[in-house]
Amino acid sequence: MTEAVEQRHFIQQIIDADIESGKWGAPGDQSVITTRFPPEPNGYLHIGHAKAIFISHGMAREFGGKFNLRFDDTNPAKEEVEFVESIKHDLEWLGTNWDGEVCFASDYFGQMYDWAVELINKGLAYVDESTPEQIREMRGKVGAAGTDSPFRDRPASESVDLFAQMKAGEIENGKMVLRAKIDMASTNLNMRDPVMYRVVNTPHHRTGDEWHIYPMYDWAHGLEDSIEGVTNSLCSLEFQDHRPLYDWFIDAINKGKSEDDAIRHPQQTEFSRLSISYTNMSKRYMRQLVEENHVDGWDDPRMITLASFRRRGYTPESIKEFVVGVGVTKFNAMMDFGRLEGALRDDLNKRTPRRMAVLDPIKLVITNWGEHGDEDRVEMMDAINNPEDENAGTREIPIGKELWIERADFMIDPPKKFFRLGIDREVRLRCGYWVKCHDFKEDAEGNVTEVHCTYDPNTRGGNNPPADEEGKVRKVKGTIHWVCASDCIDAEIRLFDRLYKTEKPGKETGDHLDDLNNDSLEIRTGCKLERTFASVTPDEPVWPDGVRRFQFERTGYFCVDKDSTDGKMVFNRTATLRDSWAKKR
RNA sequence: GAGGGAUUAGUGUAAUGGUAGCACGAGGGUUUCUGAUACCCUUAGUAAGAGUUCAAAUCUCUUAUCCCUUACCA
Repeated sequence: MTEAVEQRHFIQQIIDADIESGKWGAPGDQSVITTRFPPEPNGYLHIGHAKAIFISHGMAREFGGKFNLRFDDTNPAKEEVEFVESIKHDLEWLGTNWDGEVCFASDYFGQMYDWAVELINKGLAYVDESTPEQIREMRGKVGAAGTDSPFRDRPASESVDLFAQMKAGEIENGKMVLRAKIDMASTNLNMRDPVMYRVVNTPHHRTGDEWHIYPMYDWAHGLEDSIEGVTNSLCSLEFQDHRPLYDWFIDAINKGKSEDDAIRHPQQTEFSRLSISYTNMSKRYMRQLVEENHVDGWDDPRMITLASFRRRGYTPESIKEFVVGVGVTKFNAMMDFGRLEGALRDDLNKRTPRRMAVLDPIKLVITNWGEHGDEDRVEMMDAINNPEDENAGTREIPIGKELWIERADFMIDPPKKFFRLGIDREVRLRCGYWVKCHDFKEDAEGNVTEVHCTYDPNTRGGNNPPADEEGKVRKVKGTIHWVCASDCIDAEIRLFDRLYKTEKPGKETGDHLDDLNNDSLEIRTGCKLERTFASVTPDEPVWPDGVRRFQFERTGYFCVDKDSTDGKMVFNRTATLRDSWAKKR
């Protein structure tokens, strides 16, 4: 018997060691640990971002440290306030609230500028007047060294002057950049005199026209981290080659400074991104889907933005469960989309109230309902709200002579293992009565329109009838759901399938649109719902995010869509139930 | 043709020189007023090769495969 040891992932182990050695403060002090989520406000967050968020947020919370939300708004050409708001909303929805005020890279532009001037004066940076094409040319290629710019060794005073002109808006876009003086022969292309600042004469969504130069990611990011007191700058694997530059810039600022004046040197650590089968995390692809109307906006329930998952009815808890289940590694794993659905079902199964709804209705007529001249009689039945939660209670639902049942629950010529309705077959109406089929009607095309049954009054509530004289109890194999035809509401229900047909969209042809699933959306109208939906009842749980989620018995998990109006309810199918019957066939 | 990473059952992930374990999936079964859920059983793995060692998933070397890098984007 071995005792359970908590397994620590590699980032936790790094932080553990740093705390012990006192890298960031007093040895053993965990509260200094500071992480951040640094999105550029240029689009909507997707589930890949959720992984980065949960990791950084998780580390800060685990150690009792601090978690910052920082907008990396260093490129005014691509950024908008709209995205700032949606990103904040997404983080709140996920339950990963940030500490303190929201941070903006643009708040540090002044400090960064001063440091850049310091670098120039230390001979570590210079203004380059080469054209973008020339700079690209001089950078060289993989396997071949680059060449020095003719401006590389100009006097610092000249660079300082020109840099000031760039800042003042006296220089046109593309005419000059500030570059770090590192090594044009480095095997790491990022180190070949990277651009630190470029001229952008575009108003910024926060600073307006105060600035005409904007810092590049590599220059800005480490400084932002340092200014905020970030200890662990966690990012994805593609930034591994940028780490030497991240470190170089901090070291360059600290060069010649006393220990007291030196700025914090955060530790960048990289982990693998999330990939999920049948999806693509590329922002470019997503943008194309939206702009070319392959989907209905950024929150189309078939997309993988957090907004779309929210609209589809996914819970933040299930997304966290899934993402955390992937683990933190440096291996580029491909997660099965089914696993996300599994996490969702686990969560929803425990928490959703059960309801009955018929998606593809046909009529069931109970022919012996009015035997005593009371055909219009409507009885009220107790229906259990959630078998997984005994505190969820019951609700009353009506039952009468005519009901709606699912078309798929009747077969004219059923196979033996079909546990539903057919001539001479008996099933239980969930929380209703047992009914036995004796006839059916079909239209000119051969579509079944009505199923005729008799009911057994001894099975009220769906319970087993009393034993016969020999002590035998009659049993039924199947239970089907239903809705009372005289007392129900109509609704539109949207069924979603995966957006792409292939596991790796675009892998084969290079164009993800080739792999689009044209049947990913099915809109069902005229669906029949039990009347309890019409208004929010006391036995309906309140979800923190305001979404109304349900399980429709036997058909799946659904939520009320924002397109619902007073007169017409619209539901999204969040996920189906697992269906081993479908699999068998 | 360079540099940086990575590789453990079908998938994901542990084991940090000392018993290869867990979860999901899949297959089978039990229970069941959801063909759901729950429960039980089964399943299968260290990319290949060499070396060091009493002992290697773990250290070394070679090979293979995959990912990232050639923006005045982040």
